[in-house]
Amino acid sequence: MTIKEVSRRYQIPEDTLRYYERAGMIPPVGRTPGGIRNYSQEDLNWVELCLCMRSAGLPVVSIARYVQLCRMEEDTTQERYALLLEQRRTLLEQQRQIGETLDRLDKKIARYEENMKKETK
Amino acid sequence: MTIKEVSRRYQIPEDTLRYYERAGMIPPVGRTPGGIRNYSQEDLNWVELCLCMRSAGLPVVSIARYVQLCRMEEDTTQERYALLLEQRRTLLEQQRQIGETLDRLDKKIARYEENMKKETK
DNA sequence: ATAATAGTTTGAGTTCACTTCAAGTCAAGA
DNA sequence: TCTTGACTTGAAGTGAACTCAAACTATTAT
Repeated sequence: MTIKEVSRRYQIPEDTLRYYERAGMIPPVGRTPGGIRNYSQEDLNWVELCLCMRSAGLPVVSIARYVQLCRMEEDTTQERYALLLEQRRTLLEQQRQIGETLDRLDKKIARYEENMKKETK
Repeated sequence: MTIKEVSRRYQIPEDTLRYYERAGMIPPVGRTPGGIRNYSQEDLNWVELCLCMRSAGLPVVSIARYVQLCRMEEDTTQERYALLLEQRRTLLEQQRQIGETLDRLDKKIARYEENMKKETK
């Protein structure tokens, strides 16, 4: 699968796909004899994981560190496990923070709706 | 209340407070005759709102637009209401996205724990 | 064979949200 | 009066995550 097709499938610019690879968030993608990227199913899985993590706001370096650990010869199970737990903690905290802001927003919105009801009375 | 006290209270640099005001995320703060910022309770409320929104990741301009609408002479109730709804939609979507990523992360974590249990057997 | 189209790399540029710096003002204390 | 220190504004610098440009190579249609 060419970079263009991947770009269209996931609605992400080609430049960003190349950038992700350069940044180490995706292991080096397979190439044709001519040196053109040819994404395998496994490459696509990496891309998808990467997009999922990024859309949740996890930093590029933290995703890259995981990928790097996966590509090492030695057994990095412990490190990877610890990294995943840390990423989960980060996301839970972010989710909590957003929840707090939503509460606040909802209260404001409710007040507006109250006032708008009164106006039309 | 001086900028220093506000800074300490909310654990945010003085420079950032001034920046928020300059960016229009906080309406102009009251001043002493000497021209020094003197935060009233209402100013503090704005600061707090602003910190809450930012920590949830809402962009500076979108917060500034709301504040700007609040400061206008005309009745901007409709616009403000619409803006709040839009911000809520944004945050809900972000929360959903984080939830999705957490699911994925949890599955990965579970697999690691499975394997680690087997290892020690 | 050759032109057009699409893909490659490397390095530089852009945007956002701060963050720090530079240069200046002012008020109180030694 | 001089100095210290907190304050001001405007501008420049930083780090993260793209995004674009230039020069080059590969593939495809004619």
